[in-house]
Parts: sequence; C-alpha cells; structure tokens
Amino acid sequence: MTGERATRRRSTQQLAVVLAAVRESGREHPSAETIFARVRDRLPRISLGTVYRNLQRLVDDGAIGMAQLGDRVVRYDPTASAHDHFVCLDCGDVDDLVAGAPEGGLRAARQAGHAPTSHALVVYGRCRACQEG
Amino acid sequence: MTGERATRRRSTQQLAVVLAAVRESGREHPSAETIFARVRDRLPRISLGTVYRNLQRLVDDGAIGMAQLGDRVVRYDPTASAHDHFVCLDCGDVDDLVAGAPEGGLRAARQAGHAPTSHALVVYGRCRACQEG
DNA sequence: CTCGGTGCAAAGGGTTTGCATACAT
DNA sequence: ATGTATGCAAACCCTTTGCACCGAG
Repeated sequence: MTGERATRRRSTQQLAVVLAAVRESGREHPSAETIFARVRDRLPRISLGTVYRNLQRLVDDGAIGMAQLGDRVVRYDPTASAHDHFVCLDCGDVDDLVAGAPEGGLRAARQAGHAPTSHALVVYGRCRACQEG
Repeated sequence: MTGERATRRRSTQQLAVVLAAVRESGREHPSAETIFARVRDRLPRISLGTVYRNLQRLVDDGAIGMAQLGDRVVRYDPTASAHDHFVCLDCGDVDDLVAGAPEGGLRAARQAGHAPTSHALVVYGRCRACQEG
C-alpha cells in the first residue's frame, strides 16, 4: 500500500524569503526568532508559525541544515551537508568545523555492536576573538 | 569584591533520593520526568520543581552528568565524567561510548584559532538489538 | 476552481521561578 | 532561631497546531 500520492508543494514568496534569510546568514547559525526578525523586513505580515513551517520544510528537503548547539534553541545553517561546530563559551559565537569522521566514537559504537550512520560533534571552548587581550 | 559568601547547602531527603534515582538508572539516561516518576515511589509528595532543582544542583556539583541527545529533553547520567553517546534511531535507546578525544574536530578548531576545552559527541545509527532479524 | 500555504492565536511540552511554609542546621 | 529547600502553581520559552482565509497552480 504505497498508494498515497505526494502532495504537490507550492513555492511561495514566504518560502523563498525564509530560504534567502538562512542563506544570507553566513556563519551565524540563526535561530527561528532571528530568521523571523530578518524576514519581517521584507514581508512584514509573515507569521512566526510560517517561518517555522518553512524552516522545517527546507530542512526536510535538505536545502538547509539544523543543529542543536547546547542551548535550548534550534539553530539553522545555510550549509546543509554534514559538518561539525565550535561554540565559544564566552561570547556564544558559532563556527563551522570541517573535520573527518570521529573515528574513536564510531569505533566504540561498532565495538558495542551498533551500526553508526551519522553523528553530531560540538566542540566548546574560547574562540579566537575572545582570546585576544 | 569577592565578598559574596557561598550559601550553606543542606542535605535533604529529596536530594538523596534524586541522586539515588539517577545512580540506579544504569545506561538508561533518564529525563527529569522519568526521575520524577521514580522518585515519587519513595517520596510521594515531592514536586517536579524540586526534582529539577536537585538535578541541577547535582550537575553543578559534578555528581551526575547531563546530556542533550538530539531530542528536546535533557537527559541525566549517572556517569559524571566526560564520555560520548550512541543513540539508536529506531528504538531511541542510548548507550555510553568510551572514545578518545575527537582529534579531527579539535584540530580543526585550533586551526581556526579557537581554544577547545570540551566537546559533545553523539553518534546516531541502529543499535545492536534493532539489527537482529 | 482547488487545495496547499498563510496569519493569527491558542495550545503544547519541557523547564524555571515566586512565594509561603517546612525543616536542616 | 536562621535561612535554605520544599511544594505548589504560575510563568517562561520555544515550537507546534487548529482554523478560516488567501492565493499559486
């Protein structure tokens, strides 16, 4: 019974503007609230619910990434492909990290009989800017 | 001005029972709600707020660990020392991983000028039990 | 014309907090 | 006696959702 037909998706202005807002965010890893504020400049009547719905859709489609970085909020990421993150404990800034697979963790998982398929690595510390002075 | 005096901490029955509940949890990584339910068997009048307050205190004191494993809730961990986690995408079970430092990530952070002090690694996949059959 | 997307506002789920009281010290 | 910890309930914060209307196809 795979009979359900995929519902046709419409491309709206709101969707485009949300995507643009995430894409323009550089290494900032904005929260939904931040996106909301930014998107409002262009579409003053957009609602927070719509922002959440479109962000979710973009994540599901693989157009953007999503990360939990230790605090409560979900962060969105213009880089959709898998990568890791550095979070500064002083200023909260986030940086992308390009690192190979965490072999130690994967090996430990396999040794326990598990079959790893993905991972999330967040490195915490003091960022470059916060070390000066 | 380091004049604030540390407030004297009292050891209550509630604190002891919360700690015991976490310690008895094995590799289960219970949420606050789970701890609450368990603790209630022994202290029927304990409140959820007290459970949260005591869990927070135990974490601050380094008596127990705390982890965010991808879903919304905070998990508590009888193992206070740093270690990583495996989460089964099928059944949700959590397993501890003993892995060395994630060198790739740390190196990438240092290369960007940051000074790493800690990290959180969660490996996702299919657990041993879910692979059988 | 259709029916998926939107705006609004309310609900949800997890966690924190203000306050009067209880109790460890 | 002192003031920290508790119980209760309300507040908080982030996110999701129900519903009537709008608008892309």
